[in-house]
Amino acid sequence: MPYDPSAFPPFAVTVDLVVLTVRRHALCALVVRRGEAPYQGMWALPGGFVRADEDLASAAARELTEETGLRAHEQDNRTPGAHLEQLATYGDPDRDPRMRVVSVAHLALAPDLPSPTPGGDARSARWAQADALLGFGDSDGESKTPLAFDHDEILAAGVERARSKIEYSSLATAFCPPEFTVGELRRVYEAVWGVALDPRNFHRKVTGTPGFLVPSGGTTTRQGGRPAQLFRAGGATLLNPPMLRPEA
Amino acid sequence: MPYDPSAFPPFAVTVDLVVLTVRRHALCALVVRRGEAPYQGMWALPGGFVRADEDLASAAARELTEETGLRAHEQDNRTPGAHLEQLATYGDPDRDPRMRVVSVAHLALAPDLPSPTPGGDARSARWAQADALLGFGDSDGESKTPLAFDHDEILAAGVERARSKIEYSSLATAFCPPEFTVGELRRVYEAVWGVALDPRNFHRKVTGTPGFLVPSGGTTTRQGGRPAQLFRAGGATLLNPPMLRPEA
DNA sequence: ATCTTAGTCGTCTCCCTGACGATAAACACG
DNA sequence: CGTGTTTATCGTCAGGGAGACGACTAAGAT
Repeated sequence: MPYDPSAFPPFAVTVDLVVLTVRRHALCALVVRRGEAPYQGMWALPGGFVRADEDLASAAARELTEETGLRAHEQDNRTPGAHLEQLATYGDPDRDPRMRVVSVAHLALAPDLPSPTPGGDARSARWAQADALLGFGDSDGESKTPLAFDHDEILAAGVERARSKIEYSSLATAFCPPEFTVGELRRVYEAVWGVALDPRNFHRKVTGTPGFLVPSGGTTTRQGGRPAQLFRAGGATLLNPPMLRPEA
Repeated sequence: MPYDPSAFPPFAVTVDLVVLTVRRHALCALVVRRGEAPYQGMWALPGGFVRADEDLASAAARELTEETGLRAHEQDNRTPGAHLEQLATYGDPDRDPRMRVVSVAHLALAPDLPSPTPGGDARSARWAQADALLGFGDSDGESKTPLAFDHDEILAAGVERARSKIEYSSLATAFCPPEFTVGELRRVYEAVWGVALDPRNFHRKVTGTPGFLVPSGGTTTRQGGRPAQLFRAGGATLLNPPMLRPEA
């Protein structure tokens, strides 16, 4: 098979973002309203074309900053910003009616943002509860409004990745501000998993896992009740043994 | 941002395959020798261009069949064939000196093939020990011969995915023939992880996990020693609690 | 002063795991 | 034909982690 530049078809390559955060004790995803055809007026995941000289991760980070103002960091949670990782790639021949588009989906996890409507982008964007977008939470499971393209599938994959990954990694701290309490971290787990966790066992587990949390020295009463110790994310990224998600 | 067909650069999209199997108690990967520039004469992962009307998974399955003759099945291990799943996507701007190529890497797990050199492809292909390809196993860690392109990185990601995924899923059965013994399954784990496992505890664990293994009725002595019961892969895909990889 | 809300420390039991002894059933040899 | 070798399979026991839950602490609210 000699090399022939005409032997391969041209593709457009995009990045789509599943940006998740925890707001008001619920897992929320960032969606933007489409201003143009196809799927005009529908909600979609933020995303855009990869530029000619751009890495995939760079394109995802650029889109994230454009949409939310957040900086991405792939590893530590020491600096403020969002965790960003590649999720999966979607390339159905007819996922976009205009042309052949391969989309490299990325997953971003961010702490709750002070601004209710994020970003400097002119398009209308909002946080929507993940359960509502995925068709849960309403009594009739069929009445959900679907997202554009195959974004329902991408969102489901992103939510599932987040749900499973906080089990065996310290990734849940990506949903927290730089300093947080054990209770705040527990509410993150409860929101992402949609379950209630025993505060005492959770406290024992996270404080007993070496490298997960390091005390920052201070305390806070911002949640009411007895003052809680403040922690920062430790260096450990893998939790061994993992946090166990109740089977329910 | 109005729609402008000239606003996005064209990409070539390929699929690359990390095909793993267990041969002679070692984890092996399929590599092919490149017959053309760039990286002519070097070993590389099998792969090829995605066609204009082809799904990514279909392209990966087609390449797998072309290279190994194996059929792919994404779920059950009831029918003979290989497990195939998407791994990750690599799109560095200069990963291919010829042009801008985005490669969607896939991971395939296959039982040991009867033919020593696989496939009907004219290119020379062979199974190579994963450790050797990754630079382990030789006393001098630097003396390894690298693979073409960024295929070292892709192979490492595939091996790591396989190593971690057999912990919490029944995927190790994908390395086994349709009927296998507990000892054969244990040797798969030992080869993939590179550790020795206690036969008694392993037996208790896998036979005690509901849905992991179902007895097929027969027995075999193909491994020598006392006849062993034959099993088939059960319906369970997720192992809860998982198999624990010794920390070593 | 009392109530409410969180946070934190302990205790108890169950189950899983790792370590390892013991037995069973085939084959290979002399 | 016994004996050793190999592999499979069953049992036992101790230690650790997790779930269930009681008890106490320290702040703000009423």
